[in-house]
Amino acid sequence: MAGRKQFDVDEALRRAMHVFWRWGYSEASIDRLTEGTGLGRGSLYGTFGDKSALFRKSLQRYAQTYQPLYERALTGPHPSPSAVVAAYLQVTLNRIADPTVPDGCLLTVSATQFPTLDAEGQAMVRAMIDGLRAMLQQALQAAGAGEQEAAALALCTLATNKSLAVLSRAGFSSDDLATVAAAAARNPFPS
Amino acid sequence: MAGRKQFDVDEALRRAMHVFWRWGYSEASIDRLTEGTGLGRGSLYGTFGDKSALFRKSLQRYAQTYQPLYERALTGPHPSPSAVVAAYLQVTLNRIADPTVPDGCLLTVSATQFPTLDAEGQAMVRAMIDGLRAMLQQALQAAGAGEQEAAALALCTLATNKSLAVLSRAGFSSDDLATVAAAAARNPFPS
DNA sequence: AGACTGTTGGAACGATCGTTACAAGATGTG
DNA sequence: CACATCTTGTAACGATCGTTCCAACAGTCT
Repeated sequence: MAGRKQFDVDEALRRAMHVFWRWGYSEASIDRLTEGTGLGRGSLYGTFGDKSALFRKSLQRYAQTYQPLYERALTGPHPSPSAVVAAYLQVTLNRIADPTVPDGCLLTVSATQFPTLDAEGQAMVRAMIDGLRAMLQQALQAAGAGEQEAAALALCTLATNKSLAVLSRAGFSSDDLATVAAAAARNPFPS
Repeated sequence: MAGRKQFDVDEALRRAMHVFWRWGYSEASIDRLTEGTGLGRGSLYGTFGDKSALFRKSLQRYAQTYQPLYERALTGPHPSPSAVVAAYLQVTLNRIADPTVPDGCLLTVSATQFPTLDAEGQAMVRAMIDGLRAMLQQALQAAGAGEQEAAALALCTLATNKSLAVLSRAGFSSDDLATVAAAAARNPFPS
């Protein structure tokens, strides 16, 4: 029955993240979390703390999973700011196309439910979004965009990222999503 | 105490809509709805039916409130597709800037919580989004866009609409939102 | 006035919410 | 083997969930 942990903590966290991702914070009940992770209530609370703490760890896990993908896409020399945008959004499209993860984006779902999150959750969501924005802006400047242009384009690319997540949740086809991403990659700030 | 209805049904529905808008379907509890509308439980159920029915009526009320604004913005002769996009997004920006309504957009919040809605709610959200898309496409063609261009641009404008709602929920400034809208209005499909 | 219709507030239902407590069992250390 | 430590499943907690029921009351009609 017990003694040493009988499950993989990291794998359990990954599954809990999927539950929050799919259902959102408020509809991710403890029952759904126990079912999704395969853990009992005792193990869940003993390992991760309460629901709010588990949510925050899921957010961390989300960042730790996908931030490297964005970073890798953004580094590498890019011929133009448009190429940066395209590379960034391609990571998003790939994630959405992944059938092993829920639709949309945990960060976007959480942002939409902002008023229902506690202060720590709100701060974390906001910080993660700001981090992506800063990362984008830096990459855009490195690709030759002016400071103001980079700032605006980073914001718009982030916005497109969010919109892809929403449309995906609503059941739009991957063709439609690709169309949106392609249009966003056409640099609306000609130099 | 009672006899004839002691409240304005339409005003109550407007307030219920705000509760769903702010909190999302699942966090819009009956207690919050009674508090937000000022009605008792009996009056709520007697007038609007159960929570799912009230949600659908709130969606209808939302469409009935804002669809005319979008229609008015989209009709009027526009010199170019870009002008159509700008006019459409301006309606969204105005709604978001309205301090008397919650942040974001009821439709976007509901779309993000798609998996938590029942079949009727999902269908209605989807139909409303498709309606906006068709309305946009028609206006864009009327403004001189080719059929394919109009379809793609309608989709992208809808996407921008959603992104504005998400960013607004996350607390982005109205300056940032205006930047996103302005960039989207720069027609990414030059003819 | 008296019967009827309809509305209202509040009590109460079973179900589920997040959380805690705890006994039973498995492991590691002497 | 005995003991301490940790994990696990389950029972149970109070609170809140959506919903129903109902008695008390106001208005309308004969």
